[in-house]
Amino acid sequence: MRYSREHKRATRQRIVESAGRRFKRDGFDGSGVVGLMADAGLTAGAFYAHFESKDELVATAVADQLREQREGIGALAREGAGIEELVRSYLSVEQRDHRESGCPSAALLDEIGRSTEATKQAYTEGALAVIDDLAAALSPEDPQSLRLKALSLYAGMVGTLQMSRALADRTLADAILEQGIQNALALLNLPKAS
Amino acid sequence: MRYSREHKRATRQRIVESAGRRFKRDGFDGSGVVGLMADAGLTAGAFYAHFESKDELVATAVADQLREQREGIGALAREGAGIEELVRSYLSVEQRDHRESGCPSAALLDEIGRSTEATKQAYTEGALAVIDDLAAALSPEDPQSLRLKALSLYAGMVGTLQMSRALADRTLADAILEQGIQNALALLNLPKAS
DNA sequence: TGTACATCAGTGAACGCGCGTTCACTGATGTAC
DNA sequence: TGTACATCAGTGAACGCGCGTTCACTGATGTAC
Repeated sequence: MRYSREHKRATRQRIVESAGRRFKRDGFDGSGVVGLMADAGLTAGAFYAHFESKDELVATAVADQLREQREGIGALAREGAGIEELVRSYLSVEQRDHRESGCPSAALLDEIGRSTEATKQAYTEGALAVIDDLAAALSPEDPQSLRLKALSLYAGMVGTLQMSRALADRTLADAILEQGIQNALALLNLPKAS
Repeated sequence: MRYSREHKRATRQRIVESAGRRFKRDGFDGSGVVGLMADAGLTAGAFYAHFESKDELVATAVADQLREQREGIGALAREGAGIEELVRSYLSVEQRDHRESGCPSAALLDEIGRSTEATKQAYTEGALAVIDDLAAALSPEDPQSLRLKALSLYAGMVGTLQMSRALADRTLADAILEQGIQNALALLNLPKAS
Protein backbone atom coordinates (compact mmCIF):
# COMPACT_ATOMS: atom_id res chain seq x y z
CA MET A 1 0.00 0.00 0.00
CA ARG A 2 1.52 3.30 -1.06
CA TYR A 3 -0.53 6.21 0.27
CA SER A 4 -1.78 5.53 3.78
CA ARG A 5 -5.25 4.31 4.51
CA GLU A 6 -5.83 7.60 6.31
CA HIS A 7 -4.76 9.68 3.31
CA LYS A 8 -7.35 7.99 1.11
CA ARG A 9 -10.08 8.25 3.72
CA ALA A 10 -9.40 11.97 4.16
CA THR A 11 -9.45 12.58 0.39
CA ARG A 12 -12.75 10.73 0.02
CA GLN A 13 -14.24 12.78 2.84
CA ARG A 14 -13.00 15.99 1.22
CA ILE A 15 -14.76 15.02 -2.02
CA VAL A 16 -17.97 14.12 -0.17
CA GLU A 17 -18.07 17.42 1.69
CA SER A 18 -17.31 19.72 -1.21
CA ALA A 19 -19.76 17.74 -3.38
CA GLY A 20 -22.45 18.21 -0.75
CA ARG A 21 -22.01 21.98 -0.91
CA ARG A 22 -21.99 21.97 -4.72
CA PHE A 23 -25.06 19.74 -4.95
CA LYS A 24 -26.99 22.07 -2.65
CA ARG A 25 -26.12 25.02 -4.86
CA ASP A 26 -26.51 23.49 -8.35
CA GLY A 27 -28.46 20.28 -7.81
CA PHE A 28 -27.32 16.71 -8.60
CA ASP A 29 -28.00 17.05 -12.34
CA GLY A 30 -26.38 20.47 -12.40
CA SER A 31 -23.07 19.27 -10.94
CA GLY A 32 -20.58 17.39 -13.17
CA VAL A 33 -17.90 14.98 -12.01
CA VAL A 34 -15.10 17.14 -13.48
CA GLY A 35 -16.28 20.16 -11.48
CA LEU A 36 -16.93 18.17 -8.32
CA MET A 37 -13.38 16.81 -8.39
CA ALA A 38 -11.91 20.24 -9.20
CA ASP A 39 -13.69 21.55 -6.05
CA ALA A 40 -11.69 18.98 -4.10
CA GLY A 41 -8.46 19.94 -5.91
CA LEU A 42 -8.38 16.77 -8.03
CA THR A 43 -8.95 15.68 -11.63
CA ALA A 44 -11.85 13.60 -12.89
CA GLY A 45 -10.02 10.30 -13.34
CA ALA A 46 -9.31 9.89 -9.63
CA PHE A 47 -13.03 9.90 -8.90
CA TYR A 48 -13.37 6.18 -9.58
CA ALA A 49 -10.66 5.29 -7.07
CA HIS A 50 -13.16 6.52 -4.47
CA PHE A 51 -16.66 5.86 -5.81
CA GLU A 52 -18.27 3.33 -8.09
CA SER A 53 -20.41 5.96 -9.78
CA LYS A 54 -21.75 9.48 -9.44
CA ASP A 55 -24.93 7.94 -7.99
CA GLU A 56 -22.88 6.49 -5.14
CA LEU A 57 -21.42 9.93 -4.41
CA VAL A 58 -24.91 11.43 -4.44
CA ALA A 59 -26.18 8.94 -1.85
CA THR A 60 -23.02 9.38 0.25
CA ALA A 61 -23.14 13.17 0.11
CA VAL A 62 -26.81 13.21 1.09
CA ALA A 63 -26.05 11.08 4.14
CA ASP A 64 -23.06 13.27 5.00
CA GLN A 65 -25.00 16.51 4.67
CA LEU A 66 -27.71 15.26 6.99
CA ARG A 67 -25.09 14.14 9.49
CA GLU A 68 -23.62 17.62 9.32
CA GLN A 69 -27.04 19.22 9.81
CA ARG A 70 -27.57 16.99 12.81
CA GLU A 71 -24.24 18.05 14.28
CA GLY A 72 -25.19 21.69 13.77
CA ILE A 73 -28.43 21.18 15.63
CA GLY A 74 -26.64 19.29 18.38
CA ALA A 75 -24.07 22.07 18.75
CA LEU A 76 -26.80 24.70 19.08
CA ALA A 77 -28.65 22.59 21.62
CA ARG A 78 -25.48 22.11 23.68
CA GLU A 79 -25.07 25.88 23.72
CA GLY A 80 -28.47 25.96 25.39
CA ALA A 81 -30.66 26.78 22.40
CA GLY A 82 -34.28 25.74 22.86
CA ILE A 83 -36.66 24.68 20.11
CA GLU A 84 -37.61 28.30 19.41
CA GLU A 85 -33.99 29.25 18.70
CA LEU A 86 -33.63 26.20 16.48
CA VAL A 87 -36.70 27.21 14.48
CA ARG A 88 -35.51 30.81 14.21
CA SER A 89 -32.06 29.84 13.03
CA TYR A 90 -33.59 27.45 10.48
CA LEU A 91 -36.03 29.98 9.07
CA SER A 92 -33.47 32.77 8.89
CA VAL A 93 -32.53 35.08 6.04
CA GLU A 94 -28.93 33.87 6.37
CA GLN A 95 -29.80 30.26 5.77
CA ARG A 96 -32.11 31.14 2.91
CA ASP A 97 -29.43 33.17 1.16
CA HIS A 98 -26.67 30.55 1.47
CA ARG A 99 -28.07 27.33 0.10
CA GLU A 100 -24.62 25.76 -0.25
CA SER A 101 -24.12 25.79 3.51
CA GLY A 102 -27.74 25.30 4.53
CA CYS A 103 -30.28 22.53 4.93
CA PRO A 104 -29.86 19.67 2.42
CA SER A 105 -33.57 18.91 2.50
CA ALA A 106 -34.57 22.42 1.47
CA ALA A 107 -31.96 22.43 -1.30
CA LEU A 108 -32.52 18.94 -2.70
CA LEU A 109 -35.73 17.34 -1.50
CA ASP A 110 -37.60 17.17 -4.78
CA GLU A 111 -34.51 15.94 -6.61
CA ILE A 112 -34.02 13.28 -3.92
CA GLY A 113 -37.59 12.16 -4.54
CA ARG A 114 -36.58 11.50 -8.17
CA SER A 115 -33.29 9.76 -7.30
CA THR A 116 -32.17 6.15 -6.94
CA GLU A 117 -33.54 3.94 -4.19
CA ALA A 118 -30.12 4.03 -2.48
CA THR A 119 -30.26 7.83 -2.27
CA LYS A 120 -33.80 7.78 -0.91
CA GLN A 121 -32.74 5.19 1.63
CA ALA A 122 -29.74 7.30 2.69
CA TYR A 123 -32.03 10.31 2.90
CA THR A 124 -34.61 8.49 4.99
CA GLU A 125 -32.05 7.28 7.53
CA GLY A 126 -30.30 10.63 7.76
CA ALA A 127 -33.49 12.67 8.00
CA LEU A 128 -34.91 10.39 10.69
CA ALA A 129 -31.75 10.85 12.75
CA VAL A 130 -32.23 14.62 12.46
CA ILE A 131 -35.87 14.51 13.44
CA ASP A 132 -35.21 12.13 16.33
CA ASP A 133 -32.84 14.75 17.69
CA LEU A 134 -35.55 17.36 17.19
CA ALA A 135 -38.05 15.15 18.98
CA ALA A 136 -35.60 14.74 21.85
CA ALA A 137 -35.27 18.52 22.05
CA LEU A 138 -39.06 18.80 22.16
CA SER A 139 -39.57 16.15 24.81
CA PRO A 140 -36.48 14.65 26.47
CA GLU A 141 -38.70 12.26 28.47
CA ASP A 142 -40.60 10.68 25.60
CA PRO A 143 -39.09 11.62 22.23
CA GLN A 144 -40.63 8.66 20.40
CA SER A 145 -44.17 10.00 20.86
CA LEU A 146 -43.20 13.25 19.16
CA ARG A 147 -41.34 11.74 16.23
CA LEU A 148 -44.14 12.30 13.75
CA LYS A 149 -44.76 15.79 15.05
CA ALA A 150 -41.06 16.63 14.69
CA LEU A 151 -40.98 15.18 11.17
CA SER A 152 -43.99 17.23 10.23
CA LEU A 153 -42.50 20.36 11.74
CA TYR A 154 -39.30 19.78 9.78
CA ALA A 155 -41.22 19.19 6.52
CA GLY A 156 -43.15 22.41 7.00
CA MET A 157 -39.98 24.40 7.60
CA VAL A 158 -38.34 22.83 4.54
CA GLY A 159 -41.24 23.92 2.32
CA THR A 160 -41.21 27.38 3.85
CA LEU A 161 -37.48 27.85 3.23
CA GLN A 162 -37.80 26.65 -0.38
CA MET A 163 -40.71 28.98 -0.97
CA SER A 164 -38.74 31.88 0.43
CA ARG A 165 -35.93 31.07 -2.01
CA ALA A 166 -38.19 30.77 -5.04
CA LEU A 167 -40.21 33.97 -4.57
CA ALA A 168 -38.97 36.88 -6.68
CA ASP A 169 -40.61 39.33 -4.26
CA ARG A 170 -38.11 39.96 -1.48
CA THR A 171 -40.60 41.47 0.98
CA LEU A 172 -42.87 38.47 0.65
CA ALA A 173 -39.91 36.10 0.83
CA ASP A 174 -38.91 37.64 4.16
CA ALA A 175 -42.47 37.72 5.46
CA ILE A 176 -43.04 34.03 4.83
CA LEU A 177 -40.02 33.16 6.97
CA GLU A 178 -41.48 35.08 9.89
CA GLN A 179 -44.93 33.57 9.34
CA GLY A 180 -43.30 30.13 9.19
CA ILE A 181 -41.69 30.76 12.57
CA GLN A 182 -45.05 31.78 14.04
CA ASN A 183 -46.72 28.68 12.60
CA ALA A 184 -44.02 26.38 13.93
CA LEU A 185 -44.25 27.89 17.38
CA ALA A 186 -48.04 27.73 17.33
CA LEU A 187 -47.88 24.05 16.45
CA LEU A 188 -45.53 23.52 19.35
CA ASN A 189 -47.98 25.29 21.66
CA LEU A 190 -45.44 27.89 22.60
CA PRO A 191 -46.40 31.49 23.22
CA LYS A 192 -45.96 33.65 20.15
CA ALA A 193 -42.84 35.78 20.15
CA SER A 194 -42.44 39.27 18.70
CA MET B 1 -49.74 32.80 -43.50
CA ARG B 2 -49.98 29.08 -44.15
CA TYR B 3 -51.10 27.23 -41.04
CA SER B 4 -53.72 29.19 -39.15
CA ARG B 5 -52.93 31.32 -36.13
CA GLU B 6 -55.09 28.94 -34.12
CA HIS B 7 -53.18 25.88 -35.27
CA LYS B 8 -49.91 27.34 -34.02
CA ARG B 9 -51.41 28.50 -30.74
CA ALA B 10 -52.84 25.04 -30.10
CA THR B 11 -49.52 23.35 -30.89
CA ARG B 12 -47.65 25.67 -28.55
CA GLN B 13 -50.14 24.95 -25.79
CA ARG B 14 -49.78 21.21 -26.38
CA ILE B 15 -46.00 21.52 -25.96
CA VAL B 16 -46.39 23.63 -22.80
CA GLU B 17 -48.78 21.16 -21.18
CA SER B 18 -46.89 17.97 -21.97
CA ALA B 19 -43.63 19.69 -20.94
CA GLY B 20 -45.24 20.65 -17.63
CA ARG B 21 -46.03 17.01 -16.91
CA ARG B 22 -42.58 15.85 -17.97
CA PHE B 23 -40.81 18.53 -15.93
CA LYS B 24 -42.73 17.49 -12.81
CA ARG B 25 -41.68 13.88 -13.30
CA ASP B 26 -38.03 14.32 -14.38
CA GLY B 27 -37.12 17.90 -13.44
CA PHE B 28 -36.02 20.70 -15.78
CA ASP B 29 -32.46 19.40 -16.08
CA GLY B 30 -33.71 15.86 -16.53
CA SER B 31 -35.93 16.69 -19.52
CA GLY B 32 -34.35 17.20 -22.96
CA VAL B 33 -35.79 19.20 -25.84
CA VAL B 34 -35.91 16.14 -28.13
CA GLY B 35 -37.98 14.21 -25.57
CA LEU B 36 -40.20 17.17 -24.74
CA MET B 37 -41.07 17.62 -28.41
CA ALA B 38 -41.58 13.88 -28.92
CA ASP B 39 -44.12 14.02 -26.04
CA ALA B 40 -46.04 16.55 -28.12
CA GLY B 41 -45.71 14.40 -31.27
CA LEU B 42 -43.11 16.68 -32.89
CA THR B 43 -39.40 16.72 -33.69
CA ALA B 44 -36.79 18.89 -32.01
CA GLY B 45 -36.30 21.41 -34.82
CA ALA B 46 -39.84 22.75 -34.58
CA PHE B 47 -39.21 23.79 -31.00
CA TYR B 48 -37.67 27.10 -32.01
CA ALA B 49 -40.70 28.10 -34.06
CA HIS B 50 -42.49 28.30 -30.69
CA PHE B 51 -39.89 29.26 -28.08
CA GLU B 52 -36.71 31.26 -28.00
CA SER B 53 -35.00 28.79 -25.71
CA LYS B 54 -35.61 25.93 -23.32
CA ASP B 55 -35.50 28.49 -20.50
CA GLU B 56 -38.49 30.25 -22.03
CA LEU B 57 -40.42 26.97 -22.10
CA VAL B 58 -39.50 26.34 -18.47
CA ALA B 59 -40.88 29.70 -17.37
CA THR B 60 -43.99 29.26 -19.54
CA ALA B 61 -44.65 25.73 -18.31
CA VAL B 62 -44.27 26.81 -14.68
CA ALA B 63 -46.86 29.55 -15.19
CA ASP B 64 -49.16 27.12 -17.02
CA GLN B 65 -48.89 24.45 -14.33
CA LEU B 66 -49.79 26.92 -11.61
CA ARG B 67 -52.75 28.14 -13.66
CA GLU B 68 -53.86 24.52 -13.98
CA GLN B 69 -53.48 23.96 -10.25
CA ARG B 70 -55.53 27.07 -9.62
CA GLU B 71 -58.26 25.79 -11.93
CA GLY B 72 -58.28 22.47 -10.09
CA ILE B 73 -58.73 24.24 -6.77
CA GLY B 74 -61.45 26.44 -8.24
CA ALA B 75 -63.29 23.41 -9.62
CA LEU B 76 -63.21 21.67 -6.22
CA ALA B 77 -64.41 24.83 -4.50
CA ARG B 78 -67.27 25.19 -6.97
CA GLU B 79 -68.30 21.62 -6.17
CA GLY B 80 -68.65 22.82 -2.60
CA ALA B 81 -65.36 21.63 -1.17
CA GLY B 82 -64.27 23.55 1.92
CA ILE B 83 -60.72 24.21 3.02
CA GLU B 84 -60.53 20.86 4.80
CA GLU B 85 -61.36 18.94 1.63
CA LEU B 86 -58.79 21.01 -0.25
CA VAL B 87 -56.11 20.15 2.30
CA ARG B 88 -57.06 16.46 2.26
CA SER B 89 -56.98 16.24 -1.51
CA TYR B 90 -53.61 18.00 -1.56
CA LEU B 91 -52.01 15.75 1.06
CA SER B 92 -53.37 12.56 -0.47
CA VAL B 93 -51.60 9.34 -1.38
CA GLU B 94 -52.88 9.74 -4.95
CA GLN B 95 -51.25 13.11 -5.43
CA ARG B 96 -48.03 11.93 -3.83
CA ASP B 97 -47.81 8.91 -6.13
CA HIS B 98 -48.47 10.82 -9.37
CA ARG B 99 -46.03 13.71 -9.46
CA GLU B 100 -46.57 14.29 -13.18
CA SER B 101 -50.18 15.30 -12.60
CA GLY B 102 -49.71 16.87 -9.18
CA CYS B 103 -48.61 20.13 -7.61
CA PRO B 104 -45.85 21.91 -9.55
CA SER B 105 -44.45 23.45 -6.39
CA ALA B 106 -43.94 20.11 -4.68
CA ALA B 107 -42.33 18.68 -7.82
CA LEU B 108 -40.10 21.59 -8.76
CA LEU B 109 -39.71 24.15 -5.99
CA ASP B 110 -36.04 23.71 -5.24
CA GLU B 111 -35.18 23.60 -8.93
CA ILE B 112 -37.22 26.79 -9.45
CA GLY B 113 -35.15 28.42 -6.71
CA ARG B 114 -32.05 27.69 -8.84
CA SER B 115 -33.61 28.85 -12.13
CA THR B 116 -33.54 32.05 -14.16
CA GLU B 117 -35.07 35.25 -12.84
CA ALA B 118 -37.86 34.93 -15.46
CA THR B 119 -38.83 31.52 -14.11
CA LYS B 120 -38.82 32.75 -10.51
CA GLN B 121 -40.94 35.71 -11.61
CA ALA B 122 -43.41 33.41 -13.38
CA TYR B 123 -43.47 31.19 -10.32
CA THR B 124 -44.08 34.09 -7.96
CA GLU B 125 -47.01 35.41 -9.97
CA GLY B 126 -48.58 32.00 -10.47
CA ALA B 127 -48.13 30.90 -6.89
CA LEU B 128 -49.59 34.15 -5.55
CA ALA B 129 -52.67 33.65 -7.71
CA VAL B 130 -53.08 30.18 -6.21
CA ILE B 131 -52.67 31.38 -2.66
CA ASP B 132 -54.99 34.33 -3.20
CA ASP B 133 -57.64 31.79 -4.18
CA LEU B 134 -56.83 29.84 -1.04
CA ALA B 135 -57.09 33.00 1.05
CA ALA B 136 -60.47 33.71 -0.53
CA ALA B 137 -61.60 30.20 0.40
CA LEU B 138 -60.45 30.81 3.98
CA SER B 139 -62.08 34.19 4.33
CA PRO B 140 -64.34 35.41 1.52
CA GLU B 141 -64.85 38.72 3.35
CA ASP B 142 -61.24 39.71 3.82
CA PRO B 143 -58.90 37.51 1.78
CA GLN B 144 -56.02 39.99 1.78
CA SER B 145 -55.53 39.68 5.53
CA LEU B 146 -55.04 35.94 5.20
CA ARG B 147 -52.69 36.03 2.25
CA LEU B 148 -49.58 35.35 4.29
CA LYS B 149 -51.30 32.67 6.29
CA ALA B 150 -52.46 30.96 3.08
CA LEU B 151 -48.95 31.19 1.59
CA SER B 152 -47.51 29.68 4.72
CA LEU B 153 -50.11 26.92 4.72
CA TYR B 154 -49.29 26.15 1.10
CA ALA B 155 -45.52 26.11 1.77
CA GLY B 156 -46.01 23.71 4.65
CA MET B 157 -48.10 21.36 2.54
CA VAL B 158 -45.53 21.50 -0.27
CA GLY B 159 -42.73 20.45 2.09
CA THR B 160 -44.89 17.70 3.55
CA LEU B 161 -45.72 16.26 0.13
CA GLN B 162 -42.06 16.33 -0.93
CA MET B 163 -41.03 14.63 2.27
CA SER B 164 -43.64 11.94 1.76
CA ARG B 165 -42.20 11.32 -1.72
CA ALA B 166 -38.60 11.18 -0.59
CA LEU B 167 -39.02 8.80 2.36
CA ALA B 168 -38.18 5.18 1.55
CA ASP B 169 -40.36 4.02 4.45
CA ARG B 170 -43.91 3.75 3.15
CA THR B 171 -45.60 3.65 6.54
CA LEU B 172 -43.86 6.82 7.61
CA ALA B 173 -44.52 8.42 4.22
CA ASP B 174 -48.25 7.80 4.70
CA ALA B 175 -48.21 8.92 8.32
CA ILE B 176 -46.62 12.26 7.53
CA LEU B 177 -49.42 13.07 5.10
CA GLU B 178 -52.00 12.50 7.82
CA GLN B 179 -49.96 14.49 10.34
CA GLY B 180 -49.65 17.28 7.76
CA ILE B 181 -53.43 17.37 7.41
CA GLN B 182 -53.82 17.63 11.19
CA ASN B 183 -51.24 20.42 11.37
CA ALA B 184 -52.89 22.36 8.56
CA LEU B 185 -56.28 22.08 10.18
CA ALA B 186 -54.88 23.06 13.57
CA LEU B 187 -53.31 26.15 12.03
CA LEU B 188 -56.67 27.03 10.54
CA ASN B 189 -58.28 26.63 13.97
CA LEU B 190 -60.57 23.95 12.74
CA PRO B 191 -61.54 21.00 14.92
CA LYS B 192 -59.38 17.95 14.32
CA ALA B 193 -60.97 15.32 12.15
CA SER B 194 -60.52 11.56 12.46
C1' DT C 1 19.90 3.77 8.37
C1' DG C 2 19.76 3.59 3.21
C1' DT C 3 18.12 1.69 -1.05
C1' DA C 4 15.06 -1.04 -4.31
C1' DC C 5 10.78 -2.25 -5.04
C1' DA C 6 5.71 -2.55 -5.24
C1' DT C 7 1.49 -0.32 -4.73
C1' DC C 8 -2.11 2.46 -6.04
C1' DA C 9 -3.98 7.51 -5.73
C1' DG C 10 -4.04 10.62 -9.06
C1' DT C 11 -3.39 12.47 -14.09
C1' DG C 12 -5.29 13.75 -18.31
C1' DA C 13 -6.75 12.28 -22.79
C1' DA C 14 -10.22 9.73 -24.92
C1' DC C 15 -14.77 7.06 -25.27
C1' DG C 16 -19.70 7.33 -26.82
C1' DC C 17 -23.68 9.87 -25.75
C1' DG C 18 -27.32 13.26 -25.18
C1' DC C 19 -27.60 18.03 -24.58
C1' DG C 20 -29.51 22.84 -26.57
C1' DT C 21 -29.46 25.02 -30.75
C1' DT C 22 -29.01 25.91 -35.94
C1' DC C 23 -30.11 25.27 -40.57
C1' DA C 24 -31.27 23.85 -45.34
C1' DC C 25 -35.09 21.83 -46.79
C1' DT C 26 -40.15 19.99 -47.26
C1' DG C 27 -44.80 20.16 -47.78
C1' DA C 28 -49.49 21.42 -45.96
C1' DT C 29 -52.59 24.95 -46.52
C1' DG C 30 -54.50 30.04 -46.47
C1' DT C 31 -54.86 33.67 -49.93
C1' DA C 32 -55.00 35.97 -54.51
C1' DC C 33 -56.55 35.75 -58.95
C1' DT D 1 -65.00 27.34 -58.25
C1' DG D 2 -60.20 26.06 -59.59
C1' DT D 3 -55.36 26.90 -59.77
C1' DA D 4 -50.73 29.12 -58.74
C1' DC D 5 -48.33 30.95 -55.37
C1' DA D 6 -46.33 32.28 -50.87
C1' DT D 7 -45.83 31.32 -46.18
C1' DC D 8 -43.98 29.14 -42.43
C1' DA D 9 -44.72 24.96 -39.11
C1' DG D 10 -42.33 21.09 -39.03
C1' DT D 11 -38.36 17.71 -40.44
C1' DG D 12 -34.12 15.66 -39.47
C1' DA D 13 -29.21 15.99 -39.81
C1' DA D 14 -25.53 18.46 -38.00
C1' DC D 15 -23.05 21.82 -34.76
C1' DG D 16 -19.99 22.18 -30.59
C1' DC D 17 -20.15 21.02 -25.90
C1' DG D 18 -20.16 18.85 -21.39
C1' DC D 19 -21.64 14.67 -19.50
C1' DG D 20 -20.23 10.02 -16.84
C1' DT D 21 -16.91 6.70 -17.37
C1' DT D 22 -12.53 4.21 -18.92
C1' DC D 23 -7.78 3.62 -19.36
C1' DA D 24 -2.71 3.75 -20.04
C1' DC D 25 0.39 5.99 -17.56
C1' DT D 26 2.95 8.65 -13.63
C1' DG D 27 5.03 9.32 -9.47
C1' DA D 28 4.72 9.72 -4.31
C1' DT D 29 5.51 6.95 -0.56
C1' DG D 30 4.99 2.63 2.74
C1' DT D 31 7.45 -1.71 3.20
C1' DA D 32 11.18 -5.21 2.77
C1' DC D 33 15.83 -6.04 2.93
